[in-house]
Formats: sequence, structure tokens, C-alpha cells
Amino acid sequence: MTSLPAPMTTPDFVVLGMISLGAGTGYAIKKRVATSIRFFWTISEAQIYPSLERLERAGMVASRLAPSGGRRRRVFELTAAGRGALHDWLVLSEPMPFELRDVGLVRLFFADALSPDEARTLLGAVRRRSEARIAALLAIRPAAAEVSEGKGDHPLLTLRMGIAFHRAIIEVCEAFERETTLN
Amino acid sequence: MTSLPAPMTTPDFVVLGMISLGAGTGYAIKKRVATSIRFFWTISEAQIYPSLERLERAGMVASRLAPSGGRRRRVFELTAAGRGALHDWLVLSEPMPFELRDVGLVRLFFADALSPDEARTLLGAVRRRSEARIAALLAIRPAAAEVSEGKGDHPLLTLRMGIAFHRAIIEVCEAFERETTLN
DNA sequence: GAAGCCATGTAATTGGTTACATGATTAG
DNA sequence: CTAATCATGTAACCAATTACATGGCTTC
Repeated sequence: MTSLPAPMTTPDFVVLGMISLGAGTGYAIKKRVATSIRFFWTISEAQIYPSLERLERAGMVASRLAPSGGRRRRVFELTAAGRGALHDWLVLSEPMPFELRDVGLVRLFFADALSPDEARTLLGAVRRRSEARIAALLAIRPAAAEVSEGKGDHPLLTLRMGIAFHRAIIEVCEAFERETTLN
Repeated sequence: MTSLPAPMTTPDFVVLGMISLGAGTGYAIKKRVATSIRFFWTISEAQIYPSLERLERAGMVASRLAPSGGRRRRVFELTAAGRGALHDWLVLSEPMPFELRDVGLVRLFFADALSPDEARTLLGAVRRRSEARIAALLAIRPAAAEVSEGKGDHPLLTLRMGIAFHRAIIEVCEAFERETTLN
């Protein structure tokens, strides 16, 4: 119930959320992120472990030592307070920043400085990049389906969104390619 | 011709690219970014002015003092070396990181922890956010069209992409809403 | 017995933002 | 005359990443 000295940040809620999907180690959280939300949120070990510590001090998670053999191991699970805090954050009506940093689009924006041929090459690179991304998203689909066994399919929903917007990029690339080669 | 002591970063190429669209002040670069690429790349004054200085030392841009009244003013323009460096960067075959950070999708990912009603509210918020983004993109369309007068329409292309992928998100939202309210 | 994975953590650095400081000009 | 916009810069701070350090267990 104790509140954090500093207000909780988004990365804190990400680790809280990952633990809400099932108890696990810091390492497991990292792996879960890599097979789920990594396409719209990343987090590094150097954030996870300190965050876990803060969350425990705040009573949001509880840990127990569960060494496997001689290997140090700490398993975290959600507390009632943690569940409540996560819920409150999820329903919080607050602007949700959508931040994109894409050098591909930046280059494309300046592509009028290129010859038609070079510009077409660049466009192709952007298109293929999205194709590769879709392939990577399809590859993690099984993991997403597994995480939401029975109790909902929001992990699959976010996966669909990732696929949908890369498909949208591909379609615009193809349309533009047709338009420019036509004349 | 002198090369930068440190290798050029993406923000450096962004200011170089903005100058390639026409000479201007640091302040003008900031404004151009705000009415063009800000949806997939941001840059702050604290980056622009030092970057401009570095670019000039490297011979990529040249500045002349052009005070307007008693107001200090420095106008930068592209040099031949700058044009070459920009071109080389644009055709560079190198991975182009696409980085998205979206707390909206993060929340949606964890939305199985919510009641169906709460989850629907969250989904609506995500949808409306993309609708607002499309409106903002349509608002800067005139500025984008102006920038690429005659010599190409890549600025409009990147604008189309922004619109397309927010449309894709909206479509997935609507489809999911239908699916979940149906049963 | 080597490579790779499980696991936990810290230190140093980076890349970037916010806030500040300053001041002239123009539009209402 | 006041607010907004044009314009240039710096200092302090912060979030986050990379790299490092350590070590046991598992699989080939």
C-alpha cells in the first residue's frame, strides 16, 4: 500500500503488467517483452531489475528466492496492491503518447533530392522493411496466443495492429510505385 | 570537405535535409520540422543550433548574417559538399531503424485485466487518438504540398503513409469492436 | 569442453529534453 | 500596449542504452 517515493513511470507499469501475466524472474520479463510488445515498447535489463526493486518496496510485487540448483533466482509475483495499481493505470484517462522515430520515412521525405531510380530503390527498401516486420510479427503470434489463453485476446489485437499498419505502409509504397512508373 | 570529428548523426542529416529544401535560420528549421516530419521525427532547438555549428565547421553548410532590423539572424544554406553528403546518406544501404513507443498499444496489450466495458472504453480512446492524428496530418497537407512544388512529391508520400497507418489502426479497432460486441 | 542460455546486477555513457536567459519585431 | 512570433543560444537534468562483470546450468 505504501506509495512510491517517485511516481511510477511507464516502464514500471510495463514490468508490473508483465508480472500480472504470471509470476516470473526479471530475466523472464525481458524475454516476454521480446516476444510480445517489443514492436511498440522496449525495455532493457538495466531498467527491469531496479524497477522490480522499487515495485517491491512499494508493495506492488512480492519476491521469493527460488534458486535453480546453485543458480541465483528470484521469482516475482503480483500483490493485490499491484493488481489495483495496474488497473488504475489502464483506465486512467490521460493522453497516450504515440512516438514514432523512423529514419526510413525521414529519408523518403527528402527523396526528391534523389534521381527517380535512386528514389525507387529507397522506396523498395522501406517496403521490404515492413514486409520483414510483418514476418517477425507473424512469428511471435503463437507466443501471443499462448499468453492470452481463454481470458481474452488483447495481445492478439495489438499484434493485428502491428501487422495492419505495416501492411498499410506496403500498400502506399506499391501505389506510389505504380503512380511514378506509369507516366 | 573537412569531415566531422565525430560521425554525423541522424539529427544532423535532418537539419542538413531541411536546409536542402531552402536556405533559412535555425528557427525556420524548427518550424519546418513541426509542419512536416514531426510525426516520425522530432528535434529540439537545443539540438539544431549546435548541429548547425558542427555542419558549418565541416563545410556542409555556410552561414551569413542577415539581421532583420536590430534582431540577430543567421541564414544557412547548403554547400556542394553538404548536398553530396545528404545524397550519400539517402542512398546508403543500411538498416533503417523503425522505433515506435506507444503507451496506447501497451495498455491495450494488458487490457485483458480490465472488464469488457473498460476494455471497450480504452479501445475507443486508441481509435479516437488515431482519428485526431489523421486530422492533424490533413492540416499540414498544404505545407507539405508547398514544400515539394514541382520537383517531386515525396513529402506528400510520407504524409500519405502517416494517414494510411492511422487509418489501419482505426480499422482494426472497429473490427475488434464488432467482434467483441457481437457475441 | 565449448557454446549458448538462464540469471542478476552495476557503471559509464549517451542522446535528448526542459527550462532558462535574452531580446527585437509585428499584429491586434 | 500587450501578446505572439521571430530568433539564438546555454545549462541542467533525465531516461535509457551499452557495456561490463559474474557465474551456474544445459546441450551438443
